[in-house]
Amino acid sequence: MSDERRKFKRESAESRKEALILATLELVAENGVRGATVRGIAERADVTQGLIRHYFSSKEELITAAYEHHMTFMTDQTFAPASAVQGTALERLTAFVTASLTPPVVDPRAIALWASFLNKVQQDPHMKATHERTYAYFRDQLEALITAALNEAGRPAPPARLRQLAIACNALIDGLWLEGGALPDAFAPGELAEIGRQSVAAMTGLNLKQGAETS
Amino acid sequence: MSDERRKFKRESAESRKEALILATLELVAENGVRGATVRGIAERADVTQGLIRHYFSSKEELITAAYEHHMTFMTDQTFAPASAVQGTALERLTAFVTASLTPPVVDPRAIALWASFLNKVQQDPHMKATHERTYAYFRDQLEALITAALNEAGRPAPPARLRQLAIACNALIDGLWLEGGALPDAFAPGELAEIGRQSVAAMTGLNLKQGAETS
DNA sequence: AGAGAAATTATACACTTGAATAATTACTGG
DNA sequence: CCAGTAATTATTCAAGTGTATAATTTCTCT
Repeated sequence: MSDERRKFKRESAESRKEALILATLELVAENGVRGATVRGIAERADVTQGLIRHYFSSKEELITAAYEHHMTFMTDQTFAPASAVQGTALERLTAFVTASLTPPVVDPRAIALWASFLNKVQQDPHMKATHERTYAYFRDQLEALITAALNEAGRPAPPARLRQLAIACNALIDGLWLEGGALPDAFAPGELAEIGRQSVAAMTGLNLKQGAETS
Repeated sequence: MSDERRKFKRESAESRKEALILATLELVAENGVRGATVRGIAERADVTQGLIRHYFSSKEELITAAYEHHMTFMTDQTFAPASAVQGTALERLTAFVTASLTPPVVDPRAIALWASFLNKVQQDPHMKATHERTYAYFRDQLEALITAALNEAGRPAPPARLRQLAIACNALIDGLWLEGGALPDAFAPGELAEIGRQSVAAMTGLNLKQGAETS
């Protein structure tokens, strides 16, 4: 009887990379970027530390890749639901606000990651560019939806007003996102999204009500 | 002529502690908690690293003291202006919103500190208690001001509504605070506060306008 | 089945970190 | 003025860090 226990299994580059990135995100969320050590990440991904250098030329590169991965995930989770809605601009705005204030976007881990990455984002030009692009995209989408919904309602507004409205609604969503992630037990399911819709409604004068979602 | 160059100067325990705390906050804002090394802090405070242990029994204790110091500063800067106002509840609410969205509360460094401390705050029970107390105090004050201002205007609201309003206004302020600190050049001086007052006005139905401030 | 190549592990290294201890220095009280 | 004491510096230490390199192991291809 030969020894059937293999010491390790070869995986595709893609799945290994992803496993390493996911382990990295876990540890960054728990202990910050500096607290996410190469050894810790390797252990979490069930490999030895040498393998990390085989797929990423440095820890810096792994961190950057993990950040990119996370930002893509968050963006997708936020925009997919709103894009799926085929109805009026008002309905799309409502879906957008709702998606932004519902798990998995609202999540303690997402807050932790956001905070952990902040320092590095502000120092590394590449990460900074990624961050600002994502942020601008979010706000521009919001402003476009508000503009369209107001036009649709026959209540167009001047650009300066639209800018202010977008800034305020964006801030409101950010703040609720933060509160929901920081104090997960302080809000009933759906409560944050409801508050978000009502508040955006109050600020814009539009009537955001949660309608039936088309699958 | 004797040698007048002293190798160091003895300082009072208080001033040395504060110097160490300020140096700690600088480095925590720049490099995060783990990036704020004992040696770096000592260098920034112009002492040798051994001295830190003379005043703080561990780095942990120094970090905690620095966090406490920062939170006290932020709370004072936020509440002092509103407390100074002797007028109506509406005026006090206006002053509160304005102070929350004006330097030095709005400040890139404050954001960086908030993010840097978040991990540790969530793990250390003592720091977590400090954080939650500060947060609850802020929101309760806001809810009380909104309640008083609505009563004053002859438009009282039920508790559930007041809670939602406080959550939303708090989130708005948090979000604007975040945006202003993260993108300091994106807003004209006073613009954030103006947006904040207008948005709180829209959500509450109150008329917040910046009045003359009594000295 | 077996050699070649790539994936993975194993080991080593130079450096940083927080902490501990020993050695100086400056101030204070008589 | 000068001892005593506390503040401050100087040095040391063990553990942890990212990175580099060497040694294995698994898989593929014919």
